[in-house]
Amino acid sequence: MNARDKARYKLRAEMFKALSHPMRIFMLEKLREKPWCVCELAVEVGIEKSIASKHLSQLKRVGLIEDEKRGTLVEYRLVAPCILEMAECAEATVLDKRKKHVELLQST
Amino acid sequence: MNARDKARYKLRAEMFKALSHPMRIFMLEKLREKPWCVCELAVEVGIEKSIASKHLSQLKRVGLIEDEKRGTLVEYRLVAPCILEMAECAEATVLDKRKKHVELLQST
DNA sequence: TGCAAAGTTGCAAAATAGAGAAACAAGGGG
DNA sequence: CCCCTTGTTTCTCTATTTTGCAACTTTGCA
Repeated sequence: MNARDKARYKLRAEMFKALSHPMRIFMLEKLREKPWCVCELAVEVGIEKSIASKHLSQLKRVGLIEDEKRGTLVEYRLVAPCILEMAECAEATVLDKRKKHVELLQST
Repeated sequence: MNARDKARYKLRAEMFKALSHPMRIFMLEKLREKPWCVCELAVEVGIEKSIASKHLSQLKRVGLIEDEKRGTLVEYRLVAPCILEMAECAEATVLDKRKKHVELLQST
């Protein structure tokens, strides 16, 4: 594995790590509807605003969302909706595989 | 957020968590070429076979790969190549966004 | 039966991530 | 200028993850 590949795998891993928390998935789903400010989003998902801010900063760090200041509030919006389609696709794949696995077990 | 959505977000998060390590991404890339046994794959990626085994079990747990015993060795193979295509797509999207961001910064 | 190879599992240590509370920074309106 | 609202950051504690090593299991073969 050369340095270039190493960097690529690390980048992908970091992106997936940003996606590896239920709350962050939920927040991305909300951001799919419309841009939200931290405060409203925190209430919507039912957590402290400081925690919401931290989750959002992780998503922003890997480039999945962007922010824009509007006076005292910060509006976050989804950059790549395809990421969530990807999530659905992956979920479907895994669920389908699990289903087949169960069927296989039942048929024997 | 109802219980059903909660479970769905958790499932997706677990899948992404399985993808959130550079070594596991690398192993999936290798498995894209052909099925590998633990021993060979460990040598290929340059880690202890016990560690390779643990990484592989994480990928298997979420259904991304499958294993089959062949005598004393265990052959792992990729179940969902679309996951990796997905990873490339996502990477491209994020990189593209970052590139635009850089261009934007440079133009101002 | 004994041994070697291939994998898995258990354990302890180190590293990392997450939550909660409080402090801190930046605007906007009185 | 003062204060309130909005967000971010820091600190501490806890939980999870990763690693390296050793022990253990299973299988194939002499």
